[in-house]
Amino acid sequence: MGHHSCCNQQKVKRGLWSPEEDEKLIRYITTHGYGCWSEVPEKAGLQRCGKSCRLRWINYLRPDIRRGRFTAEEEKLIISLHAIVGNRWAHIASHLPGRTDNEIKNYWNSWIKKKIRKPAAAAAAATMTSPNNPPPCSTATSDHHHLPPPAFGGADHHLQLDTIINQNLISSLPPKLAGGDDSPPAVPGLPHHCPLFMFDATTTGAGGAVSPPPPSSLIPTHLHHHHHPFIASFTAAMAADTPSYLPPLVDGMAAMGAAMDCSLEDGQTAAAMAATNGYYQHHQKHQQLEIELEEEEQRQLGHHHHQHHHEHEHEHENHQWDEEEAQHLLMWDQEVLTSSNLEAMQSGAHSLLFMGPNDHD
DNA sequence: AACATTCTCAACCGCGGTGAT
DNA sequence: TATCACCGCGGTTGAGAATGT
Repeated sequence: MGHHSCCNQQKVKRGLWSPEEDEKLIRYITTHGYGCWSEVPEKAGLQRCGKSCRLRWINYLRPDIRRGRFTAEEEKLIISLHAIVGNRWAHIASHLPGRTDNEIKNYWNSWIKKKIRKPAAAAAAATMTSPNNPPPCSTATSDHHHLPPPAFGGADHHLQLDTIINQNLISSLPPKLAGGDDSPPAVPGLPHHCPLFMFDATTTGAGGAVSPPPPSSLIPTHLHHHHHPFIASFTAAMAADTPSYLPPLVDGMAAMGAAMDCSLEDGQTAAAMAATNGYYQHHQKHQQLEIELEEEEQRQLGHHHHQHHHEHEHEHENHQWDEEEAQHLLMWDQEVLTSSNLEAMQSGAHSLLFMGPNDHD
């Protein structure tokens, strides 16, 4: 290994930080802040480069750092966000207060490795080779562009990743979308295994800006008169020229574009579903409930909170995916979701989703 | 108990973006 | 406009811990 370009000086210490160094850095940052990292080592009396100090502070010493195992909710959020933005760890970390990009990246890599080793291969093979079950068109296809080949390289690994992540995503969808054993597919005509992209299509974009509606070509012609309530309400909204179906977050578009390219190449049906306020807001609401419950648990430690918890859960379930919330669902298939109209979407598309695995080891 | 293998995670490297000059 | 320094990010490494044989 070489040296940082920023620390050509000799006598720059490397490797693990000692408690004394930590103390020096903490003392300096808490009293002076960290305006210029390149000045920190000298002023703090450390034989380190500024880059190393910054890393140590951000990943370890920062007071608001949250340590310990990831919660199930955090896992879900990570997986969901990763499906959209790929390996943009800093972006993902920004949605997980107290967690660092490094931590999430490490977690993801170990999680994927663990999954790869699992005998999910059997299920994967069954899913992918059955003539009635064409290979999944994958949200995880974005990984083809983000995951480094050296780590999990090879087509087999990519296929496994697709399968693993698709299974997780689908298994975590609300029943109406996931299509349970006894329920029809989430979208008529789509196979159950086909992953769904979920976008927060709230009506205003970042900073309150109103983004333009998507091109009408985004709506599959054969779905214009479809009786599915989601489709019907969406097309109605579009006919009314409701502004801004897709608020701006272009991050997910790259991943989606990648997925589209793949699935089109494979000649599969590429279905993308943009689901919106509905599920994400539900998730937010649910998370708030979880937080409140945790606080309540800590206060009382009685058994009553279990009852409350279940009540909240039922409330959550009962309130899920009603018609009102479903009105922002968008969906399209390969006939209309192409590279060119993806570009059009990118001009005004923010996505934020929530999906996640039920698969916690 | 000893060794091998796997996992975890802190730290480093190099690159790209950005702002100052 | 070109150059430079700095910062932040994503990919990667490697030491130590944990687990398996």
